[in-house]
Amino acid sequence: MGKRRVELRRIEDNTSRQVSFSKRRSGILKKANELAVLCDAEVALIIFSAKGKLHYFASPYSIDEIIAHYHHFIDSEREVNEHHSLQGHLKDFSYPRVDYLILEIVQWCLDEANISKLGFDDLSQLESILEGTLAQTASRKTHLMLDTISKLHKKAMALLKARRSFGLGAEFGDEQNSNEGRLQEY
Amino acid sequence: MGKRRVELRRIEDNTSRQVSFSKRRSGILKKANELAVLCDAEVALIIFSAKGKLHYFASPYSIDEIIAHYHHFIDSEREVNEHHSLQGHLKDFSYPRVDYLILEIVQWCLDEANISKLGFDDLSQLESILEGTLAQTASRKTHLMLDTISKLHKKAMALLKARRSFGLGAEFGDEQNSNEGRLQEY
DNA sequence: AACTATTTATAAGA
DNA sequence: TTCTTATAAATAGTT
Repeated sequence: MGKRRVELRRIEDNTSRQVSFSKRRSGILKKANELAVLCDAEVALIIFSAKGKLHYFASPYSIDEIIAHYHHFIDSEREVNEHHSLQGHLKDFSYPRVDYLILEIVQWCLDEANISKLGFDDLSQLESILEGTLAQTASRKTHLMLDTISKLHKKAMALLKARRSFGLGAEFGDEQNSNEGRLQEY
Repeated sequence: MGKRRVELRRIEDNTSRQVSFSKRRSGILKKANELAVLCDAEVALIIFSAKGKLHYFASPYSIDEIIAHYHHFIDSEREVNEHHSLQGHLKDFSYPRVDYLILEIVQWCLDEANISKLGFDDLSQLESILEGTLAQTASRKTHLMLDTISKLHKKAMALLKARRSFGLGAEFGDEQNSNEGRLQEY
């Protein structure tokens, strides 16, 4: 609704984009209010400008109340819910081989450049996440080792039993050792 | 924008109200998308009709992510306004708009379900990444604190100088001590 | 921040 | 509902 028709894509000129944002922001906030009042609807609108400034509107309840209503509603009919969360997207996108990407993604996220953007509280939160994970990795490694040892033991026992029944107990050491070598690479 | 000018109040006729709701709903959803795309903004819009049916829009992130951003923003704004503790001062040095997605992504990556998919070597590599990051976060936190303390010190010095030049040196101890007391909480 | 020329949205009617 | 149409509103480009 201006002098020219405008294509639906990011306005490249920085100034125009900001001016448009300002005009359209007040436009849509007005629309949101009209919708709520005229049509007796419950409306919450949250806008962050490209620079990260927050603008919002809510009626006839507070944003938090409407968010709560939203969550309640979603929860009670959640089936496809996952598709709208980050978790959902990441899973959809990388389910078949997430494992190979995890390390890369984590490494990227934990890059110094990213860390230096975090404030005190975020750093604290991050620390607690990392500490929790370290505990997990330690326990997981232990688990893997115990698992390996137990499998080896079973294998050894089976082998021993088999060889005994063939009367070949003397050659026992071989296969066990080669397996141990591989397993430890795990 | 219809054949008649419309007053900003609930439309009494039931049918008109529903028809209006339907038209205005699609209108505002379109506007929300235009705002997000044209102006590179982050937009979340939640609408419940009078009958309780949910409609929503979000771009370029999911509703939940934008709500998280909103909460994060609101929280840090609130805390920034509390200039009564060192923590309050530290907020000054935190970026007001943290990359709120980083923490979410890391958290997801480091989820137990993902960790349990990793093998021994990957776990070891992950551990070393995490340990490295923990060292970074610690150093970054120290940096933020030292920075704050140095700023407070300058403030105190300036205050001291100002008071002395007014011949009010006797009252000085007050503010300096109270600041130091708070600093030691950390 | 104002001013238009236009496009867009939409209230009413079919 | 959906379409049509008359008109109000929003807004892109300009000053």
